[in-house]
Amino acid sequence: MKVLKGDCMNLDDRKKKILSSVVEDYISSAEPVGSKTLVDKYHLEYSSATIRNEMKLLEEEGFLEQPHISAGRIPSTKGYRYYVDNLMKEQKLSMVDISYIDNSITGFGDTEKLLEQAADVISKILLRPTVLTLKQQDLLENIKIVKVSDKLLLIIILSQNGTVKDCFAKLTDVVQDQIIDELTEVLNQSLVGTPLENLSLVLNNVIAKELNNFSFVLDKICESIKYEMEKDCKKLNANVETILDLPEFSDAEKAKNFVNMISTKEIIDDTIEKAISNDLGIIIGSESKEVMLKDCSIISLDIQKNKKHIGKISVISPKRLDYSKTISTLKYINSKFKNLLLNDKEEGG
Amino acid sequence: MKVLKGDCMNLDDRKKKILSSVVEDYISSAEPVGSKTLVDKYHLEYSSATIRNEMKLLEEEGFLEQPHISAGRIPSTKGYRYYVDNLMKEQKLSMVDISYIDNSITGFGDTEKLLEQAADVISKILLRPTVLTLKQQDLLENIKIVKVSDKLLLIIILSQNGTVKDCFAKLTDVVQDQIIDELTEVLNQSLVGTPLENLSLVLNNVIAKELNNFSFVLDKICESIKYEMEKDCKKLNANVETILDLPEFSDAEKAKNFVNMISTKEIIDDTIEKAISNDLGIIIGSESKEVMLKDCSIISLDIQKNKKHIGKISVISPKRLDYSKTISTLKYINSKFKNLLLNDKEEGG
DNA sequence: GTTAGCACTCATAACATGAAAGTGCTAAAA
DNA sequence: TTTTAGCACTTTCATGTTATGAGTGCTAAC
Repeated sequence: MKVLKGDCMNLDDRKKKILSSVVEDYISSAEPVGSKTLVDKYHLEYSSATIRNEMKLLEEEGFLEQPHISAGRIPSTKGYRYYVDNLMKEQKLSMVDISYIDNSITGFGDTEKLLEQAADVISKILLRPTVLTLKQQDLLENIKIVKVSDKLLLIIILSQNGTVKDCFAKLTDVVQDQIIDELTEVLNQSLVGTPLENLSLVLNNVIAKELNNFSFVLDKICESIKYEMEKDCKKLNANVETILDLPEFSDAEKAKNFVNMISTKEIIDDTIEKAISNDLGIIIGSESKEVMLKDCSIISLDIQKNKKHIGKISVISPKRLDYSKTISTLKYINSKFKNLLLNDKEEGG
Repeated sequence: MKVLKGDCMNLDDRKKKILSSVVEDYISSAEPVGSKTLVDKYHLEYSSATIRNEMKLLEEEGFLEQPHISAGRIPSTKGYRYYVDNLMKEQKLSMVDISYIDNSITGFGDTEKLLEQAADVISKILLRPTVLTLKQQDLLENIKIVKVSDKLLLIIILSQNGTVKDCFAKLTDVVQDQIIDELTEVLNQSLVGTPLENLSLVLNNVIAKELNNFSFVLDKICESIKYEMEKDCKKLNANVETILDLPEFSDAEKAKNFVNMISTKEIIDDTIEKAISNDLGIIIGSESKEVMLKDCSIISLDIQKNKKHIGKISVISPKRLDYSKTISTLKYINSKFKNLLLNDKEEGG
């Protein structure tokens, strides 16, 4: 981004009013905004000629762009940024949205389900796809083994972040209840506090060292856990199809490119990683180094539990999006999570 | 569908060859197939004029259609049906596909996860969206309650079909291990064999009748289970975005309509319900009464466990799809499930 | 400093044109 | 009788042309 002469970030009231109107009109209409539109729709008390002059200056200073010489103006990345930082009024969520969120995010599931629900809800309210990035550094809280039938065990892995994973182990021989109880105890003694991604490694050591006599059960359990842990649970795209409603993607080819792009781990992961500052991160267009994102914005919410961050929910959209509503929605979700996740372990420390 | 004169379903060899070539060429090219193309590409030993005559007859008998007078032919619903029933050669899956399936469907998760994996894998191999319909009539196998911390319980609900659901109950007071054990026993005694959808109803009765003294715990558990059971777990669209690659949806508006359509429960549910006969159901275009599906085909696989059917995986596509590969893939998946699901309870009876 | 007025630019839509693809039909060939 | 070569015909698609309209920048007057 180029830095312009010092005064450029200090717009006078009229310029602010015009910039703000252009941004808001373009956000809702997706059409370049002309001087006449501004006078008619936004009742600015200047003539269209004056506004044209001002818009020309705003363009020279980099806040607005013109798709072609005889078109109206659209906000540039810098324009959006100025709007978000200085002009935008925080929006109250409608009762409809609030009640939809409240009814959808209930807190009965585990943390991962909760985050998935939230990603889905956000996507439905904002009509944009969301990406859920789970923090993988999570420690084992507890392992339970449930005997479903003589040869089938259900293994439940509870993490300190509150995620529950379960998988089956199919045995070749019948196993007695007592063995399972013992095994559970030994496993918990050896494994509690282990990072989940090391679980199968440490398990191997445990088997080798002290649990040789249980190996016919343990091998199967180990195999199951290993598989479950290696599964790629880092990302999830919710409601990609929402983009089909946007005029930006009236061409299916563009829609396809967008979908491919947001499915490319590296692009999104890298960008989101850098996005966060103080719960909420906003990256607009070319502020991201990634060229493929130059026309997109990413608004990311960092979700914390016990002061450790456990995941991020990111809204991915063309630059043209309702920043105000997006931010309000994410903030509301965040406040909800603060309540939902805190209560889990008040007593735990 | 109109029924034509008796002999029409008995095509001579040349007509079969031509029909088959038209279908296969159109499936792979998505362009109307002309007589010259057939001669050049498929080395039919007749001149283009002969083939034109035959195609005209095939059209009169309803097997082919012509988008406009100077275009090539495309298969009609009846043409596809004849192809599927009489002409199509069963395709062997490629090693790549087989190994992808084998590596993706492992059997470590519960039945629901397994079905989700399968729906996803099928969608990725066939490049079409899939819909998973879970049979909701499922009986309780077992409930386990795990104490996560003094005031937080994890409830694990195991169904006879092999699905695991878990949810948390947050208590207002500390609860002792012994109470949980007792409670678990009582709950299992009262609830095993209950249809999952009645669970909260029966739970209410249990509370009312005999478990008044546990109510401070049980109320919370009940609330959690109720929520978990009422959640709509009937359907899931995997990889809707795959349709963006199809020329049928080069117009984003059409893509949007398709996505909306397959998100409409009633349309899909009703159609799929009727689709199955003997594991595999194939509904082509206007064979479905639903007008919105007139250009789509649905290939449905019925998945069984212990001779009860537990869910369906359905491929939804424009009529133009590789029926042979689709059917081979679904059959292979089915054979895999036969193994995976049988072993679960060999001993259960 | 503001605004009316006007010439100018460019996108878009409507229409015309020509080439390409593919047909159906006829008459000759097998 | 069946097959095929040849040709007139139809329609789509891409291209080119033109007219319209939205919106601008600039100038001169207020």
